[in-house]
Amino acid sequence: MPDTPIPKPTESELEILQVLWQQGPSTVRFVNDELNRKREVGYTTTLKLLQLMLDKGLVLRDDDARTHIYRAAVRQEETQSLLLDRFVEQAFGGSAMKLVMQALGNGRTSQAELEQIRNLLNELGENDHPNADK
Amino acid sequence: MPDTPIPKPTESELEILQVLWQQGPSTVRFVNDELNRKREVGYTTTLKLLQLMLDKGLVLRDDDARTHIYRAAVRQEETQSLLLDRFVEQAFGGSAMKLVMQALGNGRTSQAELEQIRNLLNELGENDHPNADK
DNA sequence: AATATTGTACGAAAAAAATCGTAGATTAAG
DNA sequence: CTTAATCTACGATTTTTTTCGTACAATATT
Repeated sequence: MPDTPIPKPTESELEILQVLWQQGPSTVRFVNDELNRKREVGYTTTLKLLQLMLDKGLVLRDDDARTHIYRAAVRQEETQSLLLDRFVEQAFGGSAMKLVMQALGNGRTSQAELEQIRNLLNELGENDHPNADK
Repeated sequence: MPDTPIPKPTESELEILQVLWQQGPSTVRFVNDELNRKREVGYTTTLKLLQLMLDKGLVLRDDDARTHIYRAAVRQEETQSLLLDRFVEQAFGGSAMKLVMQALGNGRTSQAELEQIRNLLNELGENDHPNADK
């Protein structure tokens, strides 16, 4: 297996990945505009970031046309999983449960969402597998 | 200064807070030893960090004795909550649910823990019935 | 008492991340 | 055609974070 040495994206890089994941393949201009909806970022800054991300293998690009098109090279779930692990470790001393409790506890999760989680819990519970899967 | 503009702790600072939260008020030496259980860190590095954290208001210290004693100045839950919000925003585009689903989904949470979460969900459900028949 | 150990203060270097400016090429507008 | 607008490349600067070296004071050891 070629393994997955996904380099950990920085915060800024993550912002960009977020755009690419949600909006699909985009031009630098578009990504930059999206970023600027939240905070001011210079065009060349975004460009540079994307270029660095290309080097790191975080994104791919189509440079057939003069205006290049970038797209995420890492899958969202994978990356989130990676970041989540680190975050749980760092901020919650490794306890995913404490994190979840806190995430659910701050009253920002809708009824429908809570329902979904309930369903997931049921699935997990029914399997009743003492041994860890996969 | 009246308010609590808790400055966001960096990763290293978080590591230290983790120690202080878990072990209680400690000397630089102790904190450093704890950190070194995971990775190599120089003594003065830890010292410096703690001093910076003191400036930022992240920790307090008792310097009556020659060997100072540091303790966390920010509460664990508060800080975790702060970090969690940012993390959810950054890595999960604001959806706490997606984060939770992922955290629970990768088979690292025990039955007992799942049970606790179930209980929390029940509480949350009862407090707030937007669509329940009553 | 002399020496070694342990501690703080603090400047500053090193490393990591983010930001920007400018040059030069290509395309669009006038 | 000429000018303006758009785009990439990329060096370089700025900012943030981490790490360390050194000076010097207090305490412990022999």
